[in-house]
Amino acid sequence: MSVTVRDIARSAGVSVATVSRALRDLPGVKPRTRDLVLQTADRLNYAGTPAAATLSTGITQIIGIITPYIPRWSFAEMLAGMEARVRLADRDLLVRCVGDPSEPEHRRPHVRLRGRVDGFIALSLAPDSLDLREVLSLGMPTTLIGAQAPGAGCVMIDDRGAAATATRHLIGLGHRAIGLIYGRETENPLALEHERVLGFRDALSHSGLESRPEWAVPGGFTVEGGRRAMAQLLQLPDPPSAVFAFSDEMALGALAALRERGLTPGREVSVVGFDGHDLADLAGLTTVVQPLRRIGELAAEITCAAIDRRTLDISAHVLPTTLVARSSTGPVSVPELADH
Amino acid sequence: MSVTVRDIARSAGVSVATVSRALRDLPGVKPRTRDLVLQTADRLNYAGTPAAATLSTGITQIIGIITPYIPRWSFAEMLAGMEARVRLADRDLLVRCVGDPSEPEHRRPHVRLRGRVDGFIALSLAPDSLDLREVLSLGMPTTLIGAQAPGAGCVMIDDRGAAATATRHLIGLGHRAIGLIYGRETENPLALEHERVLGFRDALSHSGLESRPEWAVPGGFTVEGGRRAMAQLLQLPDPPSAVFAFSDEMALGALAALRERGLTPGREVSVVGFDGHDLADLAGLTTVVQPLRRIGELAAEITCAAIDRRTLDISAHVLPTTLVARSSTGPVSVPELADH
DNA sequence: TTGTACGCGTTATCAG
DNA sequence: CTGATAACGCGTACAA
Repeated sequence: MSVTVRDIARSAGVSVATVSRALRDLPGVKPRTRDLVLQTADRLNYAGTPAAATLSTGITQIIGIITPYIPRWSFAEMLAGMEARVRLADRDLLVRCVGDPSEPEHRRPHVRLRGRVDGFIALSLAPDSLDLREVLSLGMPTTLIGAQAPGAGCVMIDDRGAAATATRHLIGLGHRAIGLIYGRETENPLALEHERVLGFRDALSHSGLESRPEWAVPGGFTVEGGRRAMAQLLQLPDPPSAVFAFSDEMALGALAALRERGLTPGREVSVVGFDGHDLADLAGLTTVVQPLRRIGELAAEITCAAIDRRTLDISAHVLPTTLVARSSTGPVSVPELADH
Repeated sequence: MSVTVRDIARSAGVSVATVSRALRDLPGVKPRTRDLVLQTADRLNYAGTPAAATLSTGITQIIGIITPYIPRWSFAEMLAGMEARVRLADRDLLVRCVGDPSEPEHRRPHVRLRGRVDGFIALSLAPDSLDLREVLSLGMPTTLIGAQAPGAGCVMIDDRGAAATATRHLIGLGHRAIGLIYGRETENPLALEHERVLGFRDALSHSGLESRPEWAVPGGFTVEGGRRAMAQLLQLPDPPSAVFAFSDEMALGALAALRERGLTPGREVSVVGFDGHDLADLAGLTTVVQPLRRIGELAAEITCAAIDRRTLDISAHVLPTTLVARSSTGPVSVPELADH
């Protein structure tokens, strides 16, 4: 079997309490004794049993990530930021996907996760979603990315403002018919993305423009979804001359749809995306850049701080975004689309 | 405090042993008793304490993912596959990044992870790397993706063959000067990617072509790294007319570098990538498509099976790849590059 | 500064 | 089919 604190205690001629204290660098241990213990532990190849410590203290040293979207570029970026940050605190990351529409039975992650983690980071969960409510109901330190809830830490961008900026950019180029490619069609449509929709409408109504319902289509946050969404928009009798997509992946898919029809992005139809994808530059995609790594790091930091009871003075952080204009957006050229 | 099996036992008028058996669907419990226990547990809102079960059984229901590259498209795809698969087995995923060059001190993940997980999936670790050796030294069920080791499960593609196919594609188009953009420069260069390098050389030597050392540059598996790598190649006195990149992200970066110099991919310089990125189509990138989701699922499945002692008959799976030719590769046009 | 002894919640063994 | 009880390995009051 594996070597325990008792083995170390016996071998070093001290008590298990002293071993425990020495191992965890607690005060009140004579340096000489500490060294002896550490050396003995090392000699015996002591590994420790996290489950025992957890059972005794209730601390797991694990932070749970809850998200509906794993294979998204923005998620990978944030995950990288989180991982780097929690590693500094000697913690680990547990990744759990929720809200998969293909999963018939709702497994209630909170039941399984309680006792497995010390806290949560929840991404892209709608503020009023069942998943989020269940996570929050656990009463554990939780940080939300892109949403707010009482008692939870929060890392956000100014979604409404950023969306308005993106839309104004299009309006400034002369576009008056502006479409929208949002994310998922859910029982509560646009819930999470509501702020962006508001910003979009802000900009439109400020310029006296209308937002037609048929100009807003879902893209599921995937490239293929964005492609289909754009195709759908182009089939309309009066398609928009510009489109704002809620993720760069969808925007890039939209560009593909344009090219397939021989249309040039930024000429016949302008497209602006959201995220700051590292391929946006290559594709000439105008986009709203958000600091994703930093968002992940910050969320991890806030969560760690909350777990350590060191509540940060600012629990709601709003990080800046930047609109980067590229060739996918340009002045409106012809009043109506080329063919048909 | 939280409700325990003892509470249920007391409330239901049975013993904790019976409660434990009923809760875990073990045989040897009268249906009536089982129902009583389950109802009572439900009524008391019993949650359970994973740490206690782990301490008692040694089972965590967690699988650890070890990788040096989190923010890579291929990793996200595989992770999605793994997550979906382990969820079916009611397990969770612990993600841990290793080999971060920016981290001075090697934290020895095996020390921290033992006792936290029931098994491992290791991605993109060089066969002879310290990280992999340490993971394997734990003697836990482990599945390797893209590498082989005695005693470990294995999911691979035919890297050598796929690389040869990609290279032959270029040769077939008339290219005789073919460059290589590989991943990371490490103490053991090309270790993980060795098979691909071999396939590359196979194809070259089969056609009597040479592989010049200065035509092979690292791109770090990032878009920006690929861009720089291509820029470096273009600065050579005699740059290659075609380039094979070990990831689509690097290949897409390479395309960007070409465009920046007014060169057209597939005309002056051909580029072929690796992965089957969902943006490859948009960019017209010729690439070797590998079934990443499936690789992730399979790795998770093998690991779960190994943990359950149900060793699968085939522990080493080789999945097929497909070369998809697009516009980024074309016949060699001019003997030397346009300008300079 | 160090040691003793108990508790953490569950599972497994063995007797009934 | 069910019940009592001993592990599991560590943390921590409390005592010394």
